[in-house]
Amino acid sequence: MKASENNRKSHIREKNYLNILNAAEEVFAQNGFKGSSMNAIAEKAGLPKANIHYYFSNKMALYMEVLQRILVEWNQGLGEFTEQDDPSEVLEHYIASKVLQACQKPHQSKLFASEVISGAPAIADYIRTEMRQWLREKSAIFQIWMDKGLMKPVDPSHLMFMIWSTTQHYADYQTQVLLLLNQQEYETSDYETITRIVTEVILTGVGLTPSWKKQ
Amino acid sequence: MKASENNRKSHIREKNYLNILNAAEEVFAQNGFKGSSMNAIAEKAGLPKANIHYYFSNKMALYMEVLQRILVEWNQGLGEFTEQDDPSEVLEHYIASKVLQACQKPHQSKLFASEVISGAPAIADYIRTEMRQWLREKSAIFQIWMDKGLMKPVDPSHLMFMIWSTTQHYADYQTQVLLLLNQQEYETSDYETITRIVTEVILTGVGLTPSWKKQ
DNA sequence: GTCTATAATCAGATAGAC
DNA sequence: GTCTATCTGATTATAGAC
Repeated sequence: MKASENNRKSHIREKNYLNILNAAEEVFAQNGFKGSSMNAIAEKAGLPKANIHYYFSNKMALYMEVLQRILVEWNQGLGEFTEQDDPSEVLEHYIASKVLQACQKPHQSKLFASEVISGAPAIADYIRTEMRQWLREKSAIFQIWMDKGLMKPVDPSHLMFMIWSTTQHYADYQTQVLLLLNQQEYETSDYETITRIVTEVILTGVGLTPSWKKQ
Repeated sequence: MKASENNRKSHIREKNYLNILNAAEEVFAQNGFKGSSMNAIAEKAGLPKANIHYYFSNKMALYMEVLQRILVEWNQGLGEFTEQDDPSEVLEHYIASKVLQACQKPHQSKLFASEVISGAPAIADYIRTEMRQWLREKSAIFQIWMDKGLMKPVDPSHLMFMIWSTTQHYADYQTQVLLLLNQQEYETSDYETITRIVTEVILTGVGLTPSWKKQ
C-alpha cells in the first residue's frame, strides 16, 4: 500500500472518529449515559449504527472517550497559577475563562454535570485523585494570599466551589437562563455581562478589587 | 361499604402512592427521565412493576407528578419578600433556606437539574411563565433597593442566578463536593459553613453586611 | 388491590455481504 | 471501511388470575 493511501485512510478514520465523538458529546450531554442510545448518536452523526461499533468497542468505551477528551481540554485551558501571581488578576482570568467555556461549549459542562449527578461512577476516581490534588494546591495558594492579608479569609475550597458553580451554571442551566431572559442563545455581549457581575461580586466578596474599578 | 373500610383503603392507597413517588424521585434524580426504568423504581419502592402502573398511567405521568410535587414544595418554602423588607435580612434568609434545601433534599435539585440539562421538555412552559414572573417581581425589588442606594447596583437577574447556582451546587454536585472534601455525607456543621461563606461573599459582593458582622 | 405472565417495542451488539 | 439484517436482552405497558 502506498503511503498516500495510508494517509488518506487514516484521515478518513480521524474524521469519522471525531464526528462520532462530537455527536456523542451532544447526545450524552442531553440525556446522560443511560438515557442516551447508540441509535440517537448514530443519527446525529449521520451514520448507520454499526459504524459506531466499528470505531468504538461499546457504548461505555465511547462514553469514556468523550469524558476523557473533556477533562483533557479543561486541564489545558485553565487554572495554572502560583502564589507569586496577583490574586485579583488570577481570579479575574480564571472566572473569565470559565464563563467563556460555559457559554461556548455548554455540552461539556452538561455532560460532566450529568455524570456527577448520577453519582460520578465513571470519574469518582479522577475526582478523588487528580481533581482533589489540584484543589489542594490552589487552596494552599489562596490560603497564603489570605495569610498575607491580600484577601479576606474564607474557606478556600468553598470559594473555588462558588467560582465553579456560578460559572458552570450558565452551561448546565443554559436552557433555564435563556428562557428566563427570553433569549434564543448567548450573545458575545452576554459573556461580558456575566463575567463582569460574577467577577465583581466574588472579588468584592473576598475583599479584592476588579481591574476595571482600580484607580 | 363501611366508612372505616373506605378510610383504610384510601389510607393504603395514599401510603403506596407516596412510596412510589419517593422511590421515583430518587431514581429520576440519579438517571434522568430517559435513563430511569420503571423496573428500577419498582425495586426501590419494593413493589412489583405492575403495581406502579396501577397507580400511575405511565412513566411520563409518574415523572410529571414527581416534578409537580417538587415545584409546589419549592414555591411554599421560599422567597416571599417585599421592598419594605431589609435587603441583608432577606438575602440571608433566602440563601440559608436554599442551602438547607440543597443539603437535606439533594434529590429534588438533582432531578430539576437533570430536567433542565435535557432541555426542560417538561417544564419549559413553567419556566417561561410562573418562574419568569417570579424572577421579574423579585428583580424589581432588588432594583428598588439599588436605586435607593441600599445595595450596590448589579444586574438583578444575574444576582439571583448567582444565589441559585452557589446553593444548588451543593445538591447537584453533592458527589463531587463530598469526594473532594473527603466526607461521606453532609453534616449539620456543613450547612452552617456553607451558608456562612456563600452569604458572606455574596452580601459583601453587593455592598451589604451579614448580620453576624454588624456592630 | 396485588402480582405473575406476556405482548410489543426498543436498545446494544454482531455477522457477514459488499 | 461501510451498511443491512439480525440476535439477544431490556423496557414499557397490559392482560388476567387471584
